[in-house]
Amino acid sequence: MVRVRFAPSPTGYLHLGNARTALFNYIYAKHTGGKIVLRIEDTDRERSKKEYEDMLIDDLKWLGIEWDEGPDVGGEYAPYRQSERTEIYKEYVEKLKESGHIYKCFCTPEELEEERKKAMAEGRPPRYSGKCRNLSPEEIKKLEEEGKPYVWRFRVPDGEYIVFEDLIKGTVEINVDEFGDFVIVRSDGSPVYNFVVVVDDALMKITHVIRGEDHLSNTPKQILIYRALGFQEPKFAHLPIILGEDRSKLSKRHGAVSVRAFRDDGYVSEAMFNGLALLGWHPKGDNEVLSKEEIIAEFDIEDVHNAPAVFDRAKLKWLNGVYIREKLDIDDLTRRAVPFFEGFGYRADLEYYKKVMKAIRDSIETLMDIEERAKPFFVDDFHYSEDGKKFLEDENGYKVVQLFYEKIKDMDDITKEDFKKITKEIQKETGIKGKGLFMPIRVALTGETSGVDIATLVEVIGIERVKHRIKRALEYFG
RNA sequence: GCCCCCGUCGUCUAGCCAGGCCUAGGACACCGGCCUUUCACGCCGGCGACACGGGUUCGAAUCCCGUCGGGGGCACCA
Repeated sequence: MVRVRFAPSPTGYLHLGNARTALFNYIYAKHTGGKIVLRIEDTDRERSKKEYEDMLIDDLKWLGIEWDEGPDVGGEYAPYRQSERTEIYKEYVEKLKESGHIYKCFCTPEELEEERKKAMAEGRPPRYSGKCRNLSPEEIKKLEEEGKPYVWRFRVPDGEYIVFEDLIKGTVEINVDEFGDFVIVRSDGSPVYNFVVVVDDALMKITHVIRGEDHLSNTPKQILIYRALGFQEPKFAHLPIILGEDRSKLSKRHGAVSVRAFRDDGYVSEAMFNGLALLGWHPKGDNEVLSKEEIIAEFDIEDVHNAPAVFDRAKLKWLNGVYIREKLDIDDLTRRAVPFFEGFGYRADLEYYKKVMKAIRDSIETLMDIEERAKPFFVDDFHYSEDGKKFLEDENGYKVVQLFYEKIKDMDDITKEDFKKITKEIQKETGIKGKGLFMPIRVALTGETSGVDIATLVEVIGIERVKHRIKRALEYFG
């Protein structure tokens, strides 16, 4: 039984990179019929906040990712918050003490910093020298009596090579001399990340660790801990990281990179899911627009590309447009659009929103575009654009609008067909056609020279508002 | 500085592991055309890449080596 996990730190919004990692874990679990657990890595007390955890969970759910075990749903291997597992960690630290895998190190941060600098200057990897590795019991006793603080370090075997098969990278081989004895327990008694991850993953029976490539160099340290504790090592899969346009790791300075930001910017979750899955993975066929189910069915972790990927905003936007105009059901789409309509101050009932969405869905890429595109359906006292004014300042243009008003002023209802009939009549009577005919009417009704289909607009906003807008234009340009 | 990972159109990628089917396929973006009362949508077309240099081979995007380039990591952060 495959068991994977997603283990974010609640230190901010759900980042695109993390979201992608979560997504691949989820897809892999579903594809293999396995389970996925959500674990909150909140050992960094300074930065971790409960509200961030809630937002993380909210964003994950919005994306369409569900988990079988986690802090909110519980599970066989609870608790799922690292801050609630300190007793467990203590127990395993004891084991390492007993087996002699870790030792006390009294070096001060200043001394270590000094060592690091020196090593770098001499072209050696900046690693701990192993100074306290062989302190005699007497020396240790003395230092402790002096009240000197200490950390516990892992005794890394000299010159050993750690080799593991990464599902994405292939065989990875690292000489442990590169990092030297690393810290397991801080001077305040708290265990360090590399240690708790191993304990948690092992105890939670995680079989596949799928995470970002930035963890690749942590892996040998973790493997050492797995072995020291007698745990079975899981399989590893390191996902290529996501880069910004400048080819550095995607971060806040690349603009909106949180799932929340995209959600707020009018992206729909299905497009996000699809788009994120396409970052480093590609379906067999040419069709890239795939549902969650299709992705799950086709996904294979070994097909993940192994080079870092620059995040393509334009493509995600295009994908979002595809979902808006082709994939989502109109009622569903309308429901999701409501907060946006309201946010723009466009007030109406659901039926009206639906008509508007029907009219504009083909021309928007995000729900944010509703502001511009739906404006004519809601705003009556608009400004006339400079380009637009020309059509009404024109004699023929004004005449067309005048005539149009004559024809509708006694109507108490208007449909698309009525509108077409009327414009046809005007064309016959005046000989004006094409742009010369439609533009003045468009400008009179919307103030702009481009936008939604006028016949549709007229039908949706209704005869009274049409009359009002035409009269207004006639007065304005008369 | 050291270690590790990576290198196909501007971007995401297919092909690479099992060399000929590749005059390298698709998608986004861009450009042009068509459709259309406008803008969009849609449709059609175009532009555009195997980083470089050596091998191996009858034959290399595919295998090997080197160079260059990019990225990640080197914490008492996760």
